[in-house]
Amino acid sequence: MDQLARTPKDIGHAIRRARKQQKLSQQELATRSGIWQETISKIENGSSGARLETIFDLCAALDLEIVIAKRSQSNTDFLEDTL
Amino acid sequence: MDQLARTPKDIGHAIRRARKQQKLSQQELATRSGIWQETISKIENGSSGARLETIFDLCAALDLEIVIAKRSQSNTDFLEDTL
DNA sequence: GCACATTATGGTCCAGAGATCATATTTTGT
DNA sequence: ACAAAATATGATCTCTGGACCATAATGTGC
Repeated sequence: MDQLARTPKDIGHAIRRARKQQKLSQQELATRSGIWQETISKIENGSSGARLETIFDLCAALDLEIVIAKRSQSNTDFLEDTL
Repeated sequence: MDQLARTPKDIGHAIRRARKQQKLSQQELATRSGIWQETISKIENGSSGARLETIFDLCAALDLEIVIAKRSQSNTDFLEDTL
């Protein structure tokens, strides 16, 4: 359920996933978050490194949180992208 | 032990914390991560939104990982910055 | 197949991140 | 208090993310 992210692409996937789970269109998310639909599209597709703030905005709008943890407590739940 | 981050400042704190725990200087972290000492200083002090990629680089060098999680499972371990 | 909604692409403009340099300030050991 | 190390500041330059516009491509229901 939690999603490990090592690259911008991973973040994009996590965001898309959450958005779809909440049945929001990019446009709706755009309105909620203040980030443009076009930008969301690019971020979800991992087209290169977004800014932290942008990600925080999107996460806030999607009720996601970002956690920084020490690595290696055997994280196996990685990269089973469903959508 | 895990650190919730809502703002770039939070990320900066988490990074500084981890770096100090590993007894690294900014300069050493800079060498490891490929991010300049000056830039690390700014990020640790939260002087505005870094890029995702930069954070990933720093996290990798510090053995930290970024996890995206659904909010609210009663996260109480927040904001007890020790350093 | 069509209309409509959704998502992606592509261009311009502006602001700011990060490289890189020098230098100032702070911290720390002795 | 001093020297040395560590951190911060600050300036310039380049590059790119994101706002913003239009439009293309794709998906989805009927």
